Amino acid sequence: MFGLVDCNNFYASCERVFRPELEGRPVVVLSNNDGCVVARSQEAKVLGLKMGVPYFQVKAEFEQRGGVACSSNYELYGDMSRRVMWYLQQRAPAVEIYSVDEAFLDLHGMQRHFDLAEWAGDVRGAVRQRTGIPVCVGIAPTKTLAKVANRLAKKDAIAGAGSGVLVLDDEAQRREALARVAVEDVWGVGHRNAAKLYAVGVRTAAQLAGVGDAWARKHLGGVVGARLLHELRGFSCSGVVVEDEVRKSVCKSRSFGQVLSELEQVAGAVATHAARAGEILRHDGLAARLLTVTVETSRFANLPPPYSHSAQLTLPVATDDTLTLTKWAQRGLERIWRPGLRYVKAGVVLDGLERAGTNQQASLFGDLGASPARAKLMGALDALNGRYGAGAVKVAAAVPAPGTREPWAMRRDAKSPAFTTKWAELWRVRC
DNA sequence: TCTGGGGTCCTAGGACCC
DNA sequence: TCTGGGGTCCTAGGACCC
Repeated sequence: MFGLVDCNNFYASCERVFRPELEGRPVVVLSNNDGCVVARSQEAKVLGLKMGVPYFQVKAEFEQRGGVACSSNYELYGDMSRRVMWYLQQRAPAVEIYSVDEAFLDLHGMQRHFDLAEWAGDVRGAVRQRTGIPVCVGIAPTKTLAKVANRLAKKDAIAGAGSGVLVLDDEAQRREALARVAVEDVWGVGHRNAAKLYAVGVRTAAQLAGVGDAWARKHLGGVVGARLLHELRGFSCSGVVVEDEVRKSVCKSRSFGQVLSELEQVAGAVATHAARAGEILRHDGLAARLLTVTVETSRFANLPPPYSHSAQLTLPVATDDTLTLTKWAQRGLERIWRPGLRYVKAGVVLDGLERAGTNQQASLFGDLGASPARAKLMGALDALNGRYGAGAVKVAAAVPAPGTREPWAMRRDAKSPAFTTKWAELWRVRC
């Protein structure tokens, strides 16, 4: 059996742990630039706020009704997530940390020794007590069904009908559960495939489980669709993946705080991303062989039509050197740059990762940044930025014109303190 | 005026190689 | 007259996840 533990309204719950005055009030957490609503407390959901809605569209009414908006504070959420995951690892034989607020548990064989519902209820209570974060637990014979069980456990708990735990361990329960879930809410069915399914009359997870394999292969993404159907029928196609430290790519991208049209300004953002991505490579002991630069104009403007392009470059030698990465990133940017457009976002993706220092052939084309001196320079760069704060030392391309603020910097007007990770921002308790 | 960010996996055509 | 097949790499993009 597989368990899925999912934190309720995770970001909003994290804010509440350290700001108890938010208890009982509608709370939302906003994406970068205070753009969209990305998390909602139950009270905010009741008010009708939708996930992903641009905040400016709902701000006035929400605040008038007593709502509180928080800018996202990923440092806090990351630390709270580690606490929850650490505890789960103490309780289950194997844990796959699937996302910041979700984990799959490998529970194979445990039903011989425990009543799984009782065990899960105990874990749920302990997570709440130790971290302040409420969770729900779904348990079933496949990961996809565990997601279904979790969704229903949450739904029932909100309706005041369940314990926040649901175990699906026989055929009748499986059928009943699938009939209660809309097809677009199944893990692996996005809005594209949901539309296709509705067009042929498939509206529930139960109906989806009955679709023919050939049809699924043809219309639901080949093997991906076939696996999805198997899992819904109770045949597991994927296990719990514990060691997931081999990352396959690094992606750094951000919307700008304002529209940018000058090449040097966008180049500054790209250089910043390349540098940050390089830091992550060095931290993980990796080097990248492929570098992709992306730029976008607004998807929401009709005229001119949205422009979104990427350029992928194959580097002559895998590298983790910020100066080299920055140089190639600028080259990529020049390839996709169209003058006169209003850009809102840029990013850098590094792929083709390998362990740094392995397989690094000498190049015929001179300096490629792989010298010991450069490695030492990068070490000094990381040490300075670690000690004096991110961005204390930068490549020149990432430095804005004298006397100006970074034109690409984002807005974050309502961020809570880093309660658990910065001495200066610790929670204060008055005695 | 103001619409997120970081990932994974898969597909498919063309170039190129033997 | 008859003109292959298998493989990798590159590039771009689609779909999905939280």
